Amino acid sequence: MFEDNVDARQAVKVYKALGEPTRLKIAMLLTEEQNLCCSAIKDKLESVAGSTLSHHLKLLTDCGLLELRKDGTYIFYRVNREVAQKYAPFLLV
Amino acid sequence: MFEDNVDARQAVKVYKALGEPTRLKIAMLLTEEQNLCCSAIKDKLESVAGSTLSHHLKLLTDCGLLELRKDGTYIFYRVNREVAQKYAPFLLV
DNA sequence: TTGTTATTTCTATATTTTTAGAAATACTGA
DNA sequence: TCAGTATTTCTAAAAATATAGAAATAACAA
Repeated sequence: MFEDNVDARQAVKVYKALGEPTRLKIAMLLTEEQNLCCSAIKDKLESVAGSTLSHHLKLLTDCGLLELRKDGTYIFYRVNREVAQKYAPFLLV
Repeated sequence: MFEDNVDARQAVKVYKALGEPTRLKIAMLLTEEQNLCCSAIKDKLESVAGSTLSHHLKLLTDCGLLELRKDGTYIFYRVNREVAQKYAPFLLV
């Protein structure tokens, strides 16, 4: 389905990523405060294993909603506002 | 999570509903052409059992994205544009 | 009433997703 | 080099979701 519709394919991925409470929470945290690293995000969540968080961040990044910047040992994540604006501007309110 | 945030709870439901290709397709079909009944939607999809379609329509309705109007044996579905506008205006483009 | 169409509910199975422990990788500083 | 922190990958188990057949419900028309 959507073989010819790049936007729809991305929409499915973005919505699948956001349709899970922990990931929506992560996206909302990063909308409030750009450039948090994994461990900072982990501290802001109730309780989640590092490996689980890593998995969530991967899904959010793979769909284009998050971008990352590596700085030494740290990886800072931020919301791609263009993607958020296009598919889920709810995040930006 | 989101105990105190009604919007975020609805957002998870809406995005979970839209994060599946058949359901996104249904939402897009209904944005193009309001007031299709189950069987009309079924005809427009590649191949899906009636019971499966019914399940998808229930999820889309339960999150508030679709509304229905019964007319005799038929049930007509349409997109709630306010909800779409709030969470997934991508649909309305 | 009977037959037909539209849709849902029940039930079970297959598939996907979530989760986290353990091990691996990567960077930094001593 | 070694120790410590940050993050990912591997693996497996638990939980959730998608799917459809069969039976049930509902409305209508003959």
